[in-house]
Amino acid sequence: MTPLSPPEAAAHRAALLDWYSRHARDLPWRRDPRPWHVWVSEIMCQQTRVSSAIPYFERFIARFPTPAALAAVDIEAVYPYWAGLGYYARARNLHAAARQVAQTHDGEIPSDPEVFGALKGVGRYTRGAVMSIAFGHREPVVDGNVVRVLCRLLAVEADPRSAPVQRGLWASAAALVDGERPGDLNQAVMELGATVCTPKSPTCLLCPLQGACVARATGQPERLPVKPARKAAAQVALVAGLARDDAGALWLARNPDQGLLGGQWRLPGLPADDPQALTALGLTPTAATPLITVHHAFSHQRWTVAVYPARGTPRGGDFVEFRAVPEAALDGLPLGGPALKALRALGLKIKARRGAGR
DNA sequence: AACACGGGGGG
DNA sequence: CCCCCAGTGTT
Repeated sequence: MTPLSPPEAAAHRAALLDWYSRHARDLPWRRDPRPWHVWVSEIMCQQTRVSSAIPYFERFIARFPTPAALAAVDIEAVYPYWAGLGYYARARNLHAAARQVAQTHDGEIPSDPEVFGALKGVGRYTRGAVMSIAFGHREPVVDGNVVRVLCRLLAVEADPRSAPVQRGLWASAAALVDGERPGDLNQAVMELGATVCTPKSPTCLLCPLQGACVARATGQPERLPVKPARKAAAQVALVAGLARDDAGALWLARNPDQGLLGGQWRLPGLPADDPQALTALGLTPTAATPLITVHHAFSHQRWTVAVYPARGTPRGGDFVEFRAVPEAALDGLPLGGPALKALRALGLKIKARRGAGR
């Protein structure tokens, strides 16, 4: 693709900044855009709608107001503030990065793009976002919104994931941001993609770039960007045991940090069709039919979990810890989606996604 | 280049 | 039910 030329970019920049100054949303991290706030917001917003991230951001910043505050705690203390947001590696990487900042940068978030970009969990997008928004550097960003806006503006018919289109998109974003108010410019393009140049029904009449947009001229802007076919999610059947200790507390298991639902708690279980498979975890099912069966869809797997009543003390499997948890203490625990769904369906009262110990 | 990695909101 | 979201790290 042919990237935006500097003169084109300058004209678009002016229109975008004017539009943004009138239509920017009031978001919590914009009220006090110190680097830590911007950084946390960018991590939370990865593959996550802004509206979903907002309550998590508020709780997280209240508990961890600085990188040092985050660096000072164990990762287990961080999970409750991330439980329900998904992509838990983000929390682990942010925690690790906060420790890098605390130890090797004296608690100061690096303002050098090269240095900041080397931190855990900081990729090309996050580097550009934090450097431009928090420090005013002319660093580009390309996220899903920018891809959509630029592919329509420039009528890009090729797969946006392909290397040549990626190069063109980043070059165009770099041309756009190479001027005044780089942070506002980057946010303007993203904001436009999120609120006007939307995937299904863009409201082109409200768009500051409508006169220049090639896809709009064709009459079918929603046709772009082209989306590659998606692979079907794998079906996975699991059995899980609902077992209690002598005091009536519920046995839970904690996932290893790596992998799906890393660090999160769940009912002890494993992939299987037969409840007898639970004996591998030290549990004996006490009924032939499940108490309940829950369905849970991830982007790449579809789980069907049959929950059986069981006795015994769980051990082994792929878990890093087992704990008998009184029902009243379930609120404070980072529970994975399937476990939360199952326990609620069984009548246990567990508060909505937390902010534990606030 | 392809895949793993969550969960929810909206068509 | 499917799509998509202020992406990154691994293979």
